[in-house]
Order: sequence, then C-alpha cells, then structure tokens
Amino acid sequence: MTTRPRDSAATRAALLDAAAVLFAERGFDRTTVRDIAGRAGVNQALLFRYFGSKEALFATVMARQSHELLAESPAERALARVLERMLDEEGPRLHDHPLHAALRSVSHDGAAAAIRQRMGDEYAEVLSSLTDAEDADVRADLVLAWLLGIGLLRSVLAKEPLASADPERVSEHVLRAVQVLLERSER
Amino acid sequence: MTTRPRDSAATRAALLDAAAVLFAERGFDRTTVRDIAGRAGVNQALLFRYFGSKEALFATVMARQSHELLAESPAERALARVLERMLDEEGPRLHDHPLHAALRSVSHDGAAAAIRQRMGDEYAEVLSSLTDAEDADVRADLVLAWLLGIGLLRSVLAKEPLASADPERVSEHVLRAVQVLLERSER
DNA sequence: CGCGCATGTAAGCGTGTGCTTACATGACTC
DNA sequence: GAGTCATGTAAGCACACGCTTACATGCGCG
Repeated sequence: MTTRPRDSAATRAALLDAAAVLFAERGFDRTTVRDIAGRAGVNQALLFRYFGSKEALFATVMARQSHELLAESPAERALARVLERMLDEEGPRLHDHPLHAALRSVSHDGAAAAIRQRMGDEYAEVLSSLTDAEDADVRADLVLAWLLGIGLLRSVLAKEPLASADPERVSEHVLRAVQVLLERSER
Repeated sequence: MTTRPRDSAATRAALLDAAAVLFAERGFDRTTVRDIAGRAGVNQALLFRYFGSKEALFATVMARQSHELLAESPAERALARVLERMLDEEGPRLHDHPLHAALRSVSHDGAAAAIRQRMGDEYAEVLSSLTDAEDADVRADLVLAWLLGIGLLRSVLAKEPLASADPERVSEHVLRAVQVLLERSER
C-alpha cells in the first residue's frame, strides 16, 4: 500500500495533536503509543524517531500550554480570565487541554510536576499579589485548589449540574466567594 | 519454606488493606496484583481466589469508606466536619483514603463513578440544603469542587504551602468564603 | 541519472501484566 | 488413621506494551 507523503513537520505536529487529545481523554497510562500513532495516521516507530519516548512526548504535550492567561492582564483580572478560559467550552480546546491530561495522569510524576509548576507556582504568585493578608500564599493556594477542583469536577468527571452550568453564573459565584479570601485591608 | 498459617478472613483483610494503601499511593493502573499480594504477604493467586479480579478488588476498596461524615451531623456542621476530616493528617487514614485512590485513578471509570457517587450526590445533597438560593445545586457542586481541589492539591500533589498549612486556618478561610455561596436570605 | 539521506513501514523483541491451573498441605471430621 | 475440603503456592499462559531494527522508498542534489 502507499505510504504517507513525506513531511516531517506535519508528522511531528500530527503526533503531538493526537497525543494531546488522547492524554486529555484517557491519561498517560491508558494511552498507548499504538493509539497515538494510529490517530496520527503513522507508524508507531515514528513516535520514537521524533520524540524519543512516550514519556518525552507527554512532557512536550504538558509544556505546550501558552502562558497567555497571565500575560498582560492586571492581577485583578487574572483570576476572572483564568475562570473564563476554564469554563469556556467552545472550540477544540476542551478536548486537548493539558490540564485535563494532567488531572487524568496525576499519578504520573511529570503530570503532578506540571500541575504544581503551571497552575501552582505561576498562578499562585499572581493570586497572592491580590491580597495583603499575612498568609497570602496559603490563600492563593486555596484559590488554586478551587480552580483545579472545578476543572476536575466540571470537565474531567463531568458531574451535573456543574458540568452544564452557565459559565458566567459559575464565574460570578466563585469570584464573589474568593473576594473574601483575597481581601485587602481598608486604607 | 513454610507457608502461611491458614486464615481466610485474615488473608482477605490483608489483601484489602494492602490494596487500599497502594491504590491511594499509586492509583489503579500503577498498582499491580503482584504489588498488592507482596504487601499482603501472600501469593497473587489468592487475590483472584478472594476477589475475582483486580477490578473487583478496586471496587471493594472504593466502597469501604464509612458514611460517618454525614451521619448524625446537622447540615450546618457537615461541611466543617468534612473539612476537619480531610485536613486531619494524623493516623493511618491519610495513607489509605479512598479519595486519594480515586483522585489518582480518575481515568478509571469506577474511580470516577466513586467520586461522583460518594463526594458527589451524597455530599452535594447535604450542602445544597444549606442555602435557599434558586441554584442551590450548582452552589453545592462548587463547594464540592473546592473540597476535591483541596484534597488534590494538599494530599495528592502535596503542594506547599497548602500541604503543611494549619488545618484550622484552612478550615476558617474555606468556611468563611463558602458562606458567601451558601447564604440564606434574611427573614 | 545515480547517489545519499531523510522519512516512512513491517516485523519483532523483551518485559510486565492479569489471570489460570495443577499441585501441596493444613485442618477438621468420621 | 483416612478422607475430604479449604487454603495456600509455584509455575506458567496469553496478551499488551514500549521500543528497536532492518529495510523500503521518496526526494533533492550534483
């Protein structure tokens, strides 16, 4: 039978896209290299030619997420924007979001590290700048925990009614409650 | 070499305990029947003699958690008690908590179902009784999401500073913020 | 047009896994 | 003491997995 036309950049991108979707749907352990190669339409040997190992491919998928959520937003708006993006179900992002892959792969050291690094250190720093309370970092972590919990319950576990709740309503509730934590003293 | 003295009840309990600990530490996929049998100190064949399959053993572990968290507490205290238990790190419960096993196994259908059933329907019902708002069920789910997120970030991912934060402080913050969601109208 | 290399595939390897089967033996009953 | 059954182990099976290797061939260059 005919082999696929040669285009290494396209092959690499196809493998990455296939991996992103399948890791988000099934997690690291339940996704096989045969699954990824099959979805990309190539032979599994190419996965090893381009990425070296399944682990390395997973690490590349985890590193793909843009940092635009935190870029160029005043800290006050950062949380609202993060929530908007998390709750926004339009477009293909829902199905290949690295957060889903990470939440589904939480026993995998790399996934756990990705959550700590990505949602952890980067976001918590911004969040803790929103309050002048002494334990700002603990409060920031609590907000972060809530974001992770919402991601888990709504998108990964798809529990109703949260799964189909109006994103604006959810945002409103969360932002209002979080104000209690990320308060600033009067001055 | 000598074989183990015969005691089927003890063997079964040893397998269950070993499974609970290892599923909580590593998740379903990363725990093997050889691991469980080894920790229980028996031959792996006995796992199949007593439980039928690895899947069935996992289901039994998921079903073990007592319902005492919700029993006999007025709804107003339920959330505080749940938080107390989640944040309490003393004793062996931390290391074999089915919630940890479930969070680490979230791609496993049984684990996802266990979270929805256990933390979901049972707790959300109690939580939604705490408010007379029209969307009480969505608010309850948001509170539940936060509990799951705290469990994930503090116990499974062990992210500092939340991992070592004072449980009373954490409870206080969460309960205060949650009051904004689970409010009752004046009357 | 021939050569060489990049890109692709087929086939297979070694290991680990869940599970089964045949056998051993401890314990209890008659 | 013999027989039976429950409980335990050793050994192995079939399959799936991540990964490697040998080979095929498309494409670009001189």
